[in-house]
Amino acid sequence: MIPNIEDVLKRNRLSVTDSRREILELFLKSENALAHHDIESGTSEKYDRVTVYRTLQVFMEKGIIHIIPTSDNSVKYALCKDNCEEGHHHDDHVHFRCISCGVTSCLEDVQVPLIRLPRGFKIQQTEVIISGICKACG
Amino acid sequence: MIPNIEDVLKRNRLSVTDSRREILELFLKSENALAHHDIESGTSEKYDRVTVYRTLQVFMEKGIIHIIPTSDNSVKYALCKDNCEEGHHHDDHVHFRCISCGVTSCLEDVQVPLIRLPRGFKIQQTEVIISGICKACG
DNA sequence: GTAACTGCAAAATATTTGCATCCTT
DNA sequence: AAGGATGCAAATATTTTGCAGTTAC
Repeated sequence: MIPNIEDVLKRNRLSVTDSRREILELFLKSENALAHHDIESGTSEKYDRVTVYRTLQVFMEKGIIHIIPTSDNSVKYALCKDNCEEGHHHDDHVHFRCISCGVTSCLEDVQVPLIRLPRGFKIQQTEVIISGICKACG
Repeated sequence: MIPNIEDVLKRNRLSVTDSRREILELFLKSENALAHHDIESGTSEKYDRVTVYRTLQVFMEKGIIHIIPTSDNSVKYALCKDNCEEGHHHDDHVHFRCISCGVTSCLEDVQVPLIRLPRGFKIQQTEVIISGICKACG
């Protein structure tokens, strides 16, 4: 079930504007992670590049979306499902990148494992990115 | 023990030039991952930005170094220890990024766990990046 | 000597900042 | 009405490409 877009914005104390509404909608509808470019070209209205940057930044700050680490110097964003539902941030799932179709997605059902580090390290967050061939391409 | 720099280059069928020698030396001496900027400013000679880009690219292709995925749109490179010793590429260790001092390093002793994905996915590589407080800062 | 490498110039791309105007509340 | 958001212009940063001169082998 897709949550009400305006509710999500209001819950995060963000004013409801066209760009925010439409960009958030894009994330809610998309199965996969989105690059800046996907967002610029994916909205019906053409929003300024700068607006997209600023919108993504605000969404990040509010915990509505998160960045997925990549090796290729690209930046991909994906919804924080947990956050959107409850306002808590638990980004504890695995990310998958298909080397065939290039799509990056969150595997919500796959938990990141607990990894023990040598004495002296304090773990704040563990990120796992698996690359390979996705279901669709396999 | 630091391997002979020229040997590493020759083993990878690269001609031995000042920039390659010095950039490789920087990696061999460094405990941590290096950003493009660290390399530009870390060499005694000032090599052209383009030369640094191209050197890093060649080292990547040969498997001498690898990129560490980051969330912050920066690019960090680190030595492939295994490769430099044997010519095989097994980048199966965990990466750690300290949120206090910003240093990123390879935890050679910590293996990435085997993660099972739902049927249909083919895993090629698993990357783990843990962020938190490092030994030195803790 | 030849193929490969480097440095310079410049293009292409990506990101950030300032400011005037417009929109949400 | 007031504060915040947007769009435009422009500054800054990052990466890539072409080419001529230089160097390794």
